[in-house]
Amino acid sequence: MVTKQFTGSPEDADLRRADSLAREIFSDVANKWALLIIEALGERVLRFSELRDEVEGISHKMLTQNLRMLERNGLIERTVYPVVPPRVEYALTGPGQALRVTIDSLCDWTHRHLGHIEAARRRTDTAAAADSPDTGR
Amino acid sequence: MVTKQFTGSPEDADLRRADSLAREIFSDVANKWALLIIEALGERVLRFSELRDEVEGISHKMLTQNLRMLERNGLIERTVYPVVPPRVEYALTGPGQALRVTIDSLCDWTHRHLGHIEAARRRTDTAAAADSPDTGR
DNA sequence: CTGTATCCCGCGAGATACTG
DNA sequence: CAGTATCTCGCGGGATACAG
Repeated sequence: MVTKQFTGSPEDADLRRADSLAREIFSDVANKWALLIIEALGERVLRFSELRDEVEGISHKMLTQNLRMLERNGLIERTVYPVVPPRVEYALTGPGQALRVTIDSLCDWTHRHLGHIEAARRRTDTAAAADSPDTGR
Repeated sequence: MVTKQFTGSPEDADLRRADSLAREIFSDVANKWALLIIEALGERVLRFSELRDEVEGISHKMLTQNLRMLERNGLIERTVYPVVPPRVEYALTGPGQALRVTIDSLCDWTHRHLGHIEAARRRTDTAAAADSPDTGR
């Protein structure tokens, strides 16, 4: 992730700050739930409850938590319609759309390499099984 | 992430299996440490200790744990040189290299949007500060 | 140097209950 | 429906010690 050598010169302060910010953002974004939420919103604008259904296995808490985080970082936009019952919609912002593109490529990668990975797993798993003393009856 | 409608027909069993495998892989790969390790190995082949230095802030335990996981999934290759003291090198495999490309684009995205994100944060952070009763003095 | 095994604490995260 | 607030528990993950 573009590691730099800091020499101690004055303008390095800015670089160091940007670098730590970048790491922070990376930590925020590089997590399963955040990525899956962005991916889901890529299809279309979604309401809270739709997101909960769309993002398989996410809990109420993790969903709100990640939505707040993504909003804070300006990746999604939250729109509240003053009706009853409340209606809240989440949409990707520009940067959010851009991020979505790279997530798409990550998904592509996953599907393209399913076979290779499954094979690799079988290999190492059976090798490991061979090591440990036979537990089969 | 390419969600499908399952109808219950026989060949759906395979699709469902592939889908759950894809989610599993996604969960493995979409985590901070795994991504940072892959990214580090993109530059060049690295030894264990080099990786520990390269991947800022990772603990001994998390490093080995993720290395095992990545090896099991066939994304990295582990080479042991029978010398003393031991020398072990980790390298990206083909799929690992491919993954690295998409991670690069994620890093690019991060750096391209640093400004936007920082601004968004300032906005929501100051807004939040305005809400809570003034704690100053 | 590389790697496994323990111990143990803190926090991630689910479940639940309650407001608007 | 959307969201916040608690409580609680399990386990993620750091520190440490030890082995090859």
